[in-house]
Amino acid sequence: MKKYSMLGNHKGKVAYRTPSVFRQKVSRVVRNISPGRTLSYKSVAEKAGSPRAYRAVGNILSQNYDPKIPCHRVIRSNGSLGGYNRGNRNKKNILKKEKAFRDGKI
DNA sequence: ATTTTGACCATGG
DNA sequence: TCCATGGCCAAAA
Repeated sequence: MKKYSMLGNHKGKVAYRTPSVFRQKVSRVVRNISPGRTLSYKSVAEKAGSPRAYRAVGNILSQNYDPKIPCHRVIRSNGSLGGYNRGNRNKKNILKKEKAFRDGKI
């Protein structure tokens, strides 16, 4: 059996990770980003209560395969896209659909 | 227990 | 604008 909790899956991929409160907080924050809005990794860290853990936020989202968590709405604080599981092009397209882009910028 | 890694950030040249 | 540097934290190795 699985030792660890399942975070979610995507096309058969499954991420098993040790549970942690920080991970749960990050998940909650990202889940609450409404369509057409974005947050930076840093602001997610702030809202999650650990203002300096912005880098860890990226680590967590990189392991997210749960479609309920719109990790594409999290971008870098300088306005550039940041990474995405299925390629940055896809991330950009999704954000375009959600009209998070104004005049070619976020 | 210690070291390395990473979807980052701010600053400075 | 682009690149290098030092810093930051949690998770994985």
